[in-house]
Amino acid sequence: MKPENENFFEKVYTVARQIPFGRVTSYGAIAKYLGTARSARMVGWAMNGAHKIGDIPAHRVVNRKGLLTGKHHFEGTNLMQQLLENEGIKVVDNQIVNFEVHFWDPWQELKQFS
DNA sequence: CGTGTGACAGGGG
DNA sequence: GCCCCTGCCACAC
Repeated sequence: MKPENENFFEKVYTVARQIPFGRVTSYGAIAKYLGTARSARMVGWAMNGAHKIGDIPAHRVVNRKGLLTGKHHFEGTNLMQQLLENEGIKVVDNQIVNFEVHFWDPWQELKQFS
């Protein structure tokens, strides 16, 4: 476990953990923060491993449309939706209501930590 | 080392 | 404003 050995996945996990309660973000936002906005797909792939760690609020990460595309990767059929609703986020038809309102941009929020 | 894949994003019709 | 197709990077086999 070497910090300098932080792979792309580790970075995604780190950012994902920084997502505040009741907030959500998109794969592209995280990817952009990592400097690889075009590899937004990679973020989703990393989340696949994050699910294995269990310490990553992957339910707060959705696609740009605010659609819970990864809910299928959670245990229950609507577990992801339940978790979001538990944080005060309205979810209808697997889609987050007022997505831009709950949207959390790591680039804009974490830049102050730089 | 080449191919396939993936929880996406952006552009065009 | 919605639906479809393409591009992209990184990892697994």
